[in-house]
Amino acid sequence: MRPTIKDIAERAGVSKTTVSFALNDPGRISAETRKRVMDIVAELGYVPDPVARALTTKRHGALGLLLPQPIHEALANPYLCEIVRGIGELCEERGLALTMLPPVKGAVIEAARRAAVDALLTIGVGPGTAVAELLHRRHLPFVTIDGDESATTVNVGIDDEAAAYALMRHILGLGHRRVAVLSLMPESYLDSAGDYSRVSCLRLAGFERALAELGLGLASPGIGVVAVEGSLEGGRQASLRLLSDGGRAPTAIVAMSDAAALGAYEACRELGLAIPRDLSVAGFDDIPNASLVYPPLTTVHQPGLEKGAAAATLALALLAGEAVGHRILSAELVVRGSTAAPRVGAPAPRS
Amino acid sequence: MRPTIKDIAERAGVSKTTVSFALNDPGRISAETRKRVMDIVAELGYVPDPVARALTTKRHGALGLLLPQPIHEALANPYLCEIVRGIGELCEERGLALTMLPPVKGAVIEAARRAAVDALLTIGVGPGTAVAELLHRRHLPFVTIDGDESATTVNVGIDDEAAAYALMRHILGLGHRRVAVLSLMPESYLDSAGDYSRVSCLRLAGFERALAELGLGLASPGIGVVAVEGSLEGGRQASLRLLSDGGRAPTAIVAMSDAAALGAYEACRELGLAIPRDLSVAGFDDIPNASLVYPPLTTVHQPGLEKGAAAATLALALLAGEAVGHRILSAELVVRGSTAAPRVGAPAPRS
DNA sequence: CTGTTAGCGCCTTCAG
DNA sequence: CTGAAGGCGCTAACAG
Repeated sequence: MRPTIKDIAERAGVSKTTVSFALNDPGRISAETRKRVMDIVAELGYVPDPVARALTTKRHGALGLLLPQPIHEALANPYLCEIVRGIGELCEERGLALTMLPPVKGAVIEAARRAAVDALLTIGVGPGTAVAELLHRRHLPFVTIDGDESATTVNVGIDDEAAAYALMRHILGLGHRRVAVLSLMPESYLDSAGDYSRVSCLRLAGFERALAELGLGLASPGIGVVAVEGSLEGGRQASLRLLSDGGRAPTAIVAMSDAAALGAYEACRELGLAIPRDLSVAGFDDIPNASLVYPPLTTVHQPGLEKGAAAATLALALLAGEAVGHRILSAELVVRGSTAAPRVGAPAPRS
Repeated sequence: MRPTIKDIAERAGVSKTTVSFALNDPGRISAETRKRVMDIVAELGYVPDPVARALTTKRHGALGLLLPQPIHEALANPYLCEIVRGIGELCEERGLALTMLPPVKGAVIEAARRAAVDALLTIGVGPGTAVAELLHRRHLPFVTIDGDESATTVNVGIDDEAAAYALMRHILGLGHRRVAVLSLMPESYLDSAGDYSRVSCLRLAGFERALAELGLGLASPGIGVVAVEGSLEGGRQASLRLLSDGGRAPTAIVAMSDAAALGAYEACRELGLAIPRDLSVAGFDDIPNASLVYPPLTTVHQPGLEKGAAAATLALALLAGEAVGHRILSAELVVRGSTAAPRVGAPAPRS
């Protein structure tokens, strides 16, 4: 058995209290006694049990991140990686650990239940959800990232509607009229599964606003929305399908994630199409790779690092009992080489 | 105050035990009693305290990853990301969370002290270190990744010496005789700071073996080793310095990390040098970007995902009381476009 | 099938 | 300056 505070106390001929003080609040006991205690501590290699300590102090020294998907999937997304890194900055500053909480057997709420952390960050959880309610009941301060803005929940995000509007405007401004949108798959998160996530909705609204300025809409002929997994593979398959659609293939693909956009790159490679000559491609997030691929990807820059850091900061403020409000960070359209005017006269390429 | 098991018990007119059973082991109590209890649980929104639970069960439902550096730095390294993802696969399988434990105020050992996890994975910790000793004292099962192989510690790694040998052989085989090695900065980890990490040593030994076959050594004229930070910036600065060294500039740079190798790319871009015409560059790790940059990077493929998964598997086996041994995964030289024979007759390029 | 009784290991008022 | 005692919230023998 590994030594407990009691063993140290007995061995040193003092009470548990004294040992506790020697460790956590020296100065409240004589230097002499303290030395004796500390010697025993060193000799026995005593290490206070973090759990027992957390039970009484109500402090765990950890921040939690509630994930809507398994860790290996989440970190495959560079954008999420950036968010985690942003949270990491705060951890560094405050000497905290970071616990990533993936759904337990598919249930996010189960992960929320088990979280042994001081404060929690969530990705995409809305205020009305069971998860949010549970967190409130647990009195666990939490901040949502890319979630909803409501009175009961603090959120960090960008103006998705505006960003999407700018992006679509850019595409339409180039002259594209056959545009396919690769939307985000609905999160497994929402209780009312099946719907588009809030972020998707906002972005669709932004796209729609830009289209409306030309008298178009998401349902207009030539325009289309298809939900894909936010991965390279998801984007690739959807693009392959779209581009093989003979004369009705789009001249531009606008994805809600760079990963999916790069999937379109892959599809073009396979079909022998050149970007942006045969197809314009745009993404969302501005992952590190976006500027490294050829041609560099036109996308909306998301401040992932800042988002993570801001969310952690707010959560910690909440924990400290401060009143905090939502935080909207700025996102910017970054026009690079993957978008250009459609080829005039040339019909959509066939595979 | 949020409700405790006691509140539920009183309200339901049963004992705490019964409530506990209703929650954790239904079937040991009558369906009737259980329903009554569960109703109260739902009504009061009771959620068992994970900490209190951990105190008695000795189970935290989490794996820990002891990091030698802050989280935001660690995850900036794609290779580490892959390792984390590998660990994540096991978490998914076993329904565990993953706690990343960065050094607390620079002290890795402090993080090890506070870790409230079922088992720990470490990166680069050797058996003789204070951290390893502490972990043993805590009876915390742990597995090292890229650490030392010893009788007291389980390690997961690759044959670094052999991999480095293969890499250097490739370079020398192309005809290079002026080769600069970008070695890894010593980890802040080791107690006996200042030395090269074990991985660095093994790789250097591999390089040396290849050089020896030609009657050369790491100290021979034309050959040089410089320790750099394992980042793009670290590689860039070192490369800039090396390549500006007039007639003594290397014709090949061999980095111990792809990140540093890509720093050499950056340096070449700034100096107007072409890879591999003016300079051959090789790396280590095979991060996703390695094959995407131009020219694609010659490197040693590290099975990061497998490493993480293997380490987690072993740690869990250790936790289950099974006897396990070290695990050596295979790493392969991947020759791509960044290495070629040096230009004959042409002296090293000047800036 | 259910309740009683102890702890788990630590911190922390309150006395002395 | 130090000790005694209680409690954090839960689980788990052991009885009944």
